[in-house]
Amino acid sequence: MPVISLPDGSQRSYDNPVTIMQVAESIGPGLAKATIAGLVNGIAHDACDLIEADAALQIITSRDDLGVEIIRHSCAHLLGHAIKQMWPETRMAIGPVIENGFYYDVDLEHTITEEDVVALEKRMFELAKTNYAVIKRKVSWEEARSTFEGRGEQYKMIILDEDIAKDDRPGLYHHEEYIDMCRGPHVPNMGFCHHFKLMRISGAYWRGKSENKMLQRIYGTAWADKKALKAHLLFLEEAAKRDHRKIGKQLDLFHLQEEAPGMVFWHPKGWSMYQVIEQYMRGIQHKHVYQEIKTPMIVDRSLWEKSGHWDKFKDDMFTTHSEARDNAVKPMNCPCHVQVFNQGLKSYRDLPLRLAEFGSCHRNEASGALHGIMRVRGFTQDDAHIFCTESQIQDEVASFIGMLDEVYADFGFDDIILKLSTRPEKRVGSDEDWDKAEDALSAALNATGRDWGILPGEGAFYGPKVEFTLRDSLGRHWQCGTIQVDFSMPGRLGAQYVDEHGDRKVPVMLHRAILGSFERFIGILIEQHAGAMPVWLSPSQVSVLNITDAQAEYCTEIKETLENNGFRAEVDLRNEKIGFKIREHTIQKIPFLLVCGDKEVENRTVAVRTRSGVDLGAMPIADFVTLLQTEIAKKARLVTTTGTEK
RNA sequence: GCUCGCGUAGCUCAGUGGUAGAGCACUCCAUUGGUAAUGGAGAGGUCAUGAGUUCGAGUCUCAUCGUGAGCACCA
Repeated sequence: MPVISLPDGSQRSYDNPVTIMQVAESIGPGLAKATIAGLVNGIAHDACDLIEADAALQIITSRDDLGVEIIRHSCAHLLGHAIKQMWPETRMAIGPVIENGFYYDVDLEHTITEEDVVALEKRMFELAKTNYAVIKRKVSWEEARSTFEGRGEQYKMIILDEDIAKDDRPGLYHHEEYIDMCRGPHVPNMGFCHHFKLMRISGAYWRGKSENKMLQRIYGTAWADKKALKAHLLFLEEAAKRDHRKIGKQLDLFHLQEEAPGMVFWHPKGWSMYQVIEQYMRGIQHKHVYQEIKTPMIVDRSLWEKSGHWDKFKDDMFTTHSEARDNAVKPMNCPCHVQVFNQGLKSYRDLPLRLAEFGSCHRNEASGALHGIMRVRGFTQDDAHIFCTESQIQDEVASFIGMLDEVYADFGFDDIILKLSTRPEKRVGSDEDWDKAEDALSAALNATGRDWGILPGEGAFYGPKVEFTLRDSLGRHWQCGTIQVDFSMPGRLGAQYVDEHGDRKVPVMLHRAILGSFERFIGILIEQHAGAMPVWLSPSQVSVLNITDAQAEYCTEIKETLENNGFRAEVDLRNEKIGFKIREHTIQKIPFLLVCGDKEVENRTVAVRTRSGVDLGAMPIADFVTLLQTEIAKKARLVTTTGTEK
């Protein structure tokens, strides 16, 4: 006699055990039709599952996130159903749900082509259109094993052997003649799986291990309805339009070429942005009492052996040989910074000592890892190391977080995710040290008053760390900032200070970066703003355009006035129609266009147009200078002061 | 590094084994036009590189390099 409590607080009692679907039917036919699954006492179950005792039940429909997730999971099965019809010899590996969709890894001799994907998708639609019922059967481990053995599904057999207990009762989902094994839940029928699209094919290692066989992975996206699917595809188009590689070319910011894979050739406009950012960071660091240094790019191998990097990363380092020396091009700055610290005897009074460097590093990244200017072999970090005592860690971390918030806000990012990575299994340092460091980091995080998460065991071998991930205007995540406690390297490289009792102590070192690498951060900024950089970063801030030759001199004078006021200005005196020039400069995302015709010359004004097409009218040049100063002063902060940006 | 795809003019891209194409950009000529494209002409190519198949290769095969998606990696 189960009594079922529903989320609205009502209760229903039944004479016999009931399925979730039967409860839904007893509430109403509309709900029954929409029912995908149910949460019974908070645990996800198939709609066909029986409820035998009193329970709290929440019916899951496609309006719930869980409902959409189930739809995606069932779409993976649908893909399995279709692929086995087209290539019966396919051996199915795993088909999980991922963000916005699903994939299935399959082992198939035939290489799946793009045409095959089209055909596969078509077959999936045909199968889904029949709205066939998905039948779930709980079976013994042995029955599941023999079912898949009979079907030659060797990967399912491995999963059973290695991951599933012999006394478990795996769920077999029958999609007509196709059978898949899954924890579930799944949709009751294929009527829910009509809004999907196969996205791409790629390779993926079995079990994610590069020593294993590479399988073929088919990715798909799936949604509750047509509208949501369409919206997602539109989002992907938007993201593609913002691709920093495309915009970098269109706006003439940088290029890469075959002779230097993974190394950026910065063009004047891109380098202008880079320099604005570097100078800005220099100012911020100065304000927060960092001292800037510069250390060698090529350093004898012995230093990397001492620091421990040679052992672990020698294959990923660029090396050079000269006379009797084996050198490595530095892949990071910390060992060099310790060398600077080691010059001269340090006192506890010198701590905390903050050494910053715009450190040019090179790493021989795997060729397949390179990606535009986001993942490169030659890059520059906004790197710094703080030498301090254990008791100073918390304050240093707290003040670093403050500095980082300031920087991110200036770049227009105010949605930051904080995560603490704690001790991994393989680590150096005593448990006591780790306790202290993790406590200091979490205390500093708590002091922010913000939410933060924990990544257990994700810390570096030398210490715990906090990672800062920002969310961009499309909701994408980018991990940029980090602060890491290091118990290991100062000792390895002989860093010492004299404490208040005259004893020699090894300082703690904090590695930290805010932007990460300039290259990647600029890539993120380009995508964040779709190339329309905030005025303070824009390579060219103003273009002055004449209408006819008669205003050429006046335009040049305006341009010079702007440059004398410290702005980046261009003048376009070409013999072209004004509409044409406006089009070109707008496409180049110049924030402000100043149009000067006879009227403006006569009145000593400029007619101001923004790149978003807003006409601000004619104004004296002094007024425009003030307007520009205001825009630049606010940087990219999300406050509207003048209302001149969209 | 691995799997699959791609590489043609400065850019974006057509090109079915038989003479290398378009639009934009560039150069020149005309045009001096008031808020997203004035008209005309011209120039521009070792079809990524190397080997092979073929009477003949941008096109087919193989290798190399680069690149794209993903996997693995990311101090």
